Amino acid sequence: MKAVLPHPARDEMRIEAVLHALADPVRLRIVRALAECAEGISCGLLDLGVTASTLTHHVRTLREAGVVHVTPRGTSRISTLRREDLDALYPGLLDGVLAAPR
Amino acid sequence: MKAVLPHPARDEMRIEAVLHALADPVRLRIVRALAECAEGISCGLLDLGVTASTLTHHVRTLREAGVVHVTPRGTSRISTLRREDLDALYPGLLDGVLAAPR
DNA sequence: CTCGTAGTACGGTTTTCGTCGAAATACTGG
DNA sequence: CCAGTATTTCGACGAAAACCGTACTACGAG
Repeated sequence: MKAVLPHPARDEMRIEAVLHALADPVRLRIVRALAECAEGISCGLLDLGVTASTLTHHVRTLREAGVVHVTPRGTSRISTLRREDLDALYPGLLDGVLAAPR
Repeated sequence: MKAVLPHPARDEMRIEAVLHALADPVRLRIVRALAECAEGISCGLLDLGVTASTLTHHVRTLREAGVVHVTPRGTSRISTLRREDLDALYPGLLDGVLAAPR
């Protein structure tokens, strides 16, 4: 388990990667959950119907795209939405996605 | 060649499909081109670096997701962005995507 | 009607993705 | 230190996606 995880800087984020990260149902549920929880969440607490290793994969996809920030807290990892970066780069995108009918 | 092509109604569109359609570089270039051309375009005129059959595949992906409307005109097919539907369902999404740095 | 152009359909190959289980790692509490 | 919990890593698998070439269809020009 690496202590600190790599995150793309704002100017390294690519729109294709962000859209791809958001295009998966499981990841979208994570993003929706994070959107309601500014303090962040340990994604393992969400009931997403996938195994822990699959969840790791999804969170990494979101992190590497720049959608979420992940930071270790004790034995777990807290994810937060990178709202400011997303809004700065793609104003309206996140709100539009969150406005989508379930 | 089918005369009329199936398009999803507004309430049949799924955010995951829209995001997936937008997440590909070639398709994103198509969308950007269409965004600057309200009258629509024959996508075959764009120089996208893929073969005609691959282009057909991409345009179909966009159409089936509800991102574009395709209508036959003579021997070619005119694609237009479904801006109103996208803005109604996901307000800000399209503008956010188009605002992304190239 | 015939030819040329635009696009589609089909079939195939290669790559990417989502998923899992098993084994490994990191931290906490006792 | 030890046991337990949270998470990651690795390797595998099947499904989906991107891409191409060839053959085919539709339409317009002449």
